[in-house]
Amino acid sequence: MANEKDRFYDPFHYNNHHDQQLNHSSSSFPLFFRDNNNNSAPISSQNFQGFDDHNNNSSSDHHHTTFTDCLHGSMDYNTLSRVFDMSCSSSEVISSIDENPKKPSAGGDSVGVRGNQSTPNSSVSSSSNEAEAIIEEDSTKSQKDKQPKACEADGDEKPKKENKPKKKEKKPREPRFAFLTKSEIDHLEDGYRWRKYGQKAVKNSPYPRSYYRCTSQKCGVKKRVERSFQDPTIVITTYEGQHNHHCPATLRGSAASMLSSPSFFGSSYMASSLPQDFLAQLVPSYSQINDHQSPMFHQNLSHNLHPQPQQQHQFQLSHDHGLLQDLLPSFPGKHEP
DNA sequence: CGAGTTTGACCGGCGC
DNA sequence: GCGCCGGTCAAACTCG
Repeated sequence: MANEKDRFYDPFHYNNHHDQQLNHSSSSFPLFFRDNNNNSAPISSQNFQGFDDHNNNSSSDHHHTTFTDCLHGSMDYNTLSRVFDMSCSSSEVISSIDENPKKPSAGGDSVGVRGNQSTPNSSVSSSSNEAEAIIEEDSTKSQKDKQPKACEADGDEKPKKENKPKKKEKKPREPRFAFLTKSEIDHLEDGYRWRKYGQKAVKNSPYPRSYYRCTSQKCGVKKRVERSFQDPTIVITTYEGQHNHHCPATLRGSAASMLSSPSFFGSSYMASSLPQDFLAQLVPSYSQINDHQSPMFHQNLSHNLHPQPQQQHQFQLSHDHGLLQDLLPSFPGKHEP
């Protein structure tokens, strides 16, 4: 790990072309700290910058600003980071990253958008409506899912893709949230059933990325699972979309358990300040908690707070700026060649 | 036998 | 225009 610090690391494929896209103001990467007091807060570049400071003086000083303001249908990253400026006080971190693979798109467009995020006409201000921007603009890829490859000009050969519709209207891309989880298990149980539909080698990483789709019929939720090659103990799970159905499976030890556990979203801090919709959006199974309020579920969750040997969900970033920088290439101070 | 996984091929976007 | 790369498809395969 340490020996790899100098290498450029790109867990989300924000490679050389994209390293600047996490830039603060318009970043749509809500990252969540989790501190020693079980307080959670989003990580932002700004937070990163003041990370040490926060550690020094604000571990228990919580601004109980509600999330509602900043999350009213949007993900203003600045606001989020402002709101949680104080909570980045600790060592244990769980991150949620609204991922967006491509498009550095000069001009600091919102980051969570693949494809045409930089649409100039967008009615969405990139700096204040991240989520909306994603929903409205980030659509170039998912359209392929169901109506793939519109054999544009001459859709003749290619036995495989013959009856593909011609023009695909752009379907809004769902917001994405990536969670960094320390676990030896790649595919962390989250209560939903997933079908793997692909696996790809990841550039600059020895670890492949797996693609999963929710097996529920009309549920188009996808997730990607990959392992950080910088820190192989970290699993990066990226959710895209929201489930439109109830959780079919019993939650067992899992990332979702952790992610949706009272101690994560329902921590003393988060529980009081985060809109449940938002939480449910971040982690689908969070809604399960609220829907069912199952004591058993909570039991399981709390059980998972003491991970089994194989699963350890919280990873320690402590003050390791290097690791943060490695995980998030655009983290301030991270300047690859 | 159905559901899920594996894996090579394919497609589209993007940078050069 | 070409090549790279992420994402997806789908046939073949595995498993229960």
